[in-house]
Amino acid sequence: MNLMDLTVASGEGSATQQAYTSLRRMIVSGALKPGEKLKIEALRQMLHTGASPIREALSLLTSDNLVERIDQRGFRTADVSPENFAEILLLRCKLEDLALRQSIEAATQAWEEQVVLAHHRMQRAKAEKSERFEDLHKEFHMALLANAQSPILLKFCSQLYDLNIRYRFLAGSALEYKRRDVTDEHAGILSAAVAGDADLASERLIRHYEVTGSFLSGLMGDWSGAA
Amino acid sequence: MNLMDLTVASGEGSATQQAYTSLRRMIVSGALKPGEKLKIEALRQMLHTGASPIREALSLLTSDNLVERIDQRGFRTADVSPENFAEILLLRCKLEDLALRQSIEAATQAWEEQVVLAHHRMQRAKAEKSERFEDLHKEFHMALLANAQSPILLKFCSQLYDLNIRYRFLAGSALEYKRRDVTDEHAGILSAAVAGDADLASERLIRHYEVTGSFLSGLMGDWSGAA
DNA sequence: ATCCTAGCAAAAATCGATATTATCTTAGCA
DNA sequence: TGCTAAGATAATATCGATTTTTGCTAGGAT
Repeated sequence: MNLMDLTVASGEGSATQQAYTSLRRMIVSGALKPGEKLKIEALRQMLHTGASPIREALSLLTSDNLVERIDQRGFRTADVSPENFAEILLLRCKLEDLALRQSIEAATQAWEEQVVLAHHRMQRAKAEKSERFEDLHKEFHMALLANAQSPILLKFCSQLYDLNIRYRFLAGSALEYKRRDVTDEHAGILSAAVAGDADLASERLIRHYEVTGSFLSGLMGDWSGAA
Repeated sequence: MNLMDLTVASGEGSATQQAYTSLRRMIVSGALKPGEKLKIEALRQMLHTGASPIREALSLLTSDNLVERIDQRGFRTADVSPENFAEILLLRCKLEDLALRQSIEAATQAWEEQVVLAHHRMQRAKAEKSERFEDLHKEFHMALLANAQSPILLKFCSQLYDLNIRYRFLAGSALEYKRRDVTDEHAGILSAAVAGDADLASERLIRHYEVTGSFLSGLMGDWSGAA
């Protein structure tokens, strides 16, 4: 994934929306490094747009905890730290546990089908390029929670997912090979969820996160690039 | 609390910051009704500032779930509904339970003192005007959680607190008398927290929310003004 | 009568320029 | 040599005007 790809917006939506999407991608993927100062003028030229859309997009990203805003002193990307990573991991476990249980509790046939579909799409895309797979991977995980009837909770989970995946990117793509391992884990979560076994599904989901988390922690080792 | 008070900013900080604070107050307090369209021009004149600060403040408020942004179609205040209220209540119980336990787990003398102090200030302000008390009430509740070593979780709780208090305002100030009742509940939570009894503190906190919640639900009755 | 569409008015979004604020540099001084 | 203050520089924040986009309305065709 090179930087040019990131700056090219999908071509639809307002300038603000495009800037938002591009900047988000750049931050999550690590193209913009943690703690990096985000100068309006530089971004303006990079994304070929005016200052207003940039500024507004950055304001929106603040809500996602991906950008920090210091009044009168501009914007910078969110910092990373072992503590922050641990916090995200813990919160994901707690919040997704809750969301998944509610989702399963309210299970419907339509929801089950959505989950199965999302899983299938993700599986099929394993061979495709990373970016595409990552999107579908998120969709699968969110599909599991989608039935929780709790928009705010879902928003929190979505945010935490993105914060977490940012660490994945920062740790480098050394985790490519990991995919084979998680295939089974995903399948296990799916089957337990569809079977309506909330305890089992949640247990597998949490273990999935914990294993991936400690794997990542190990990868990041000395936190050389971080704050 | 009249509308003029709300439009007068504290005089410090950037125009964006002032607009943010003012608009936030207006939305939480109900001066701007749920689902109301937020026209830039109107707000610009009301707050005596330019369009850019307004626009940016609204973008910031989007992150707090107090404002909804529809691309190319402007902003509107977040809608309210019984479902939304129930969701907020449930999430508060779950997230604050987690935060409170972590906070107590990591208890220090400094934290205990902060909590006691916050409680005292809130108590002393019972006679003062509503706005002041509300601020201190929030500070007390946040002080309980402040030691959780989890900034993101605290941010979530803070957001949920504001979303909840908005319903309090919308339900009308008919709940003034209620304060006397909650005094005991607050004291109970405080003592359990300071004593380091996480189970008891959490139980009391959750009950506090549930009781207040069902009380509010009753008050709102037919949801006449809502969506 | 209903559906479609062109034109108009209102609002949002964006731009370019200016004012404001922070940051960096350097000269003066103890 | 180290420190303070003034000036220069760079970046942010804000404004006012312009460009798009939307939502509404009236007129015409089916």
